[in-house]
Amino acid sequence: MNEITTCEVFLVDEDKVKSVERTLSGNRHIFELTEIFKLLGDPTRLKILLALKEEELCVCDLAVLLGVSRSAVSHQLRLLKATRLVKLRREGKIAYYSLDDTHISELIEVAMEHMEH
Amino acid sequence: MNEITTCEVFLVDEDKVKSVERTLSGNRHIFELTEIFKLLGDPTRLKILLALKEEELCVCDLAVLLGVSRSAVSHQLRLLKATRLVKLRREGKIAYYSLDDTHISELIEVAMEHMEH
DNA sequence: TAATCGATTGAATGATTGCTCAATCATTAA
DNA sequence: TTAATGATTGAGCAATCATTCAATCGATTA
Repeated sequence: MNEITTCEVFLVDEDKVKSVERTLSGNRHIFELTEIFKLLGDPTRLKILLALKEEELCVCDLAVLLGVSRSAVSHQLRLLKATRLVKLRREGKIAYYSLDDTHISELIEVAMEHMEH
Repeated sequence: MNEITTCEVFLVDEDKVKSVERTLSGNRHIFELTEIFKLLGDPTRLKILLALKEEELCVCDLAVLLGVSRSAVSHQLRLLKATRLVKLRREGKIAYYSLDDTHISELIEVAMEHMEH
């Protein structure tokens, strides 16, 4: 009998754990949720999203705005595009990015409101 | 004249950038926001929070529930406690954890709702 | 007091990540 | 066609991170 079994048998409130277990296993979106939160959990990416929430902007605009290289911006935009958080409109040499997901915009707003309390 | 200056002078829509710049600089909570999102962006931590949203649980319960070691759970709880997302109630040898922030609970729910659409 | 047990902690480790640099692509202009 | 320019890409690097392992703490119990 190892430690975990001991703990499980004698200390866990089995009903509580079973109940929570059902809730967790019934939630198939946990991994996708963490992926979204992970994307929002980096200052560069969050600023990009906040900026695009205001205006459609090109890579160069964003780089100037955030004070990072265009390469860095491009790398992050690639991630955001892969998860359909931003979309791209090409006009000649210039790539204009904008938000492609109103949910994200709302999510950030909810988080910001809560932050200010 | 380097690349960035060139780009700034000839290609940026200066009004748009100035406007967005004001919005970004007016937002003092960006860093705190990313810290919160970063915490939610890990499966172990998100599952801990989802579980504690249902029930008050001890470290051992959580470890069994998530299938990770108690040490790993304890390390993550430490982070969540440091940012006041969870709180701790001691009863003898056992440490019972619960949510200490209703905002987080709401934030996760909003994110989950959006996820399902 | 000594042993037990849940929890915590610090060091070490392997994995991930965000950025830089250089090369390249794609489009426009000379 | 060549040069210039905005954007993209891949390799490499330093920093961060999540976990494991072992040692320890604190409270209960024998």
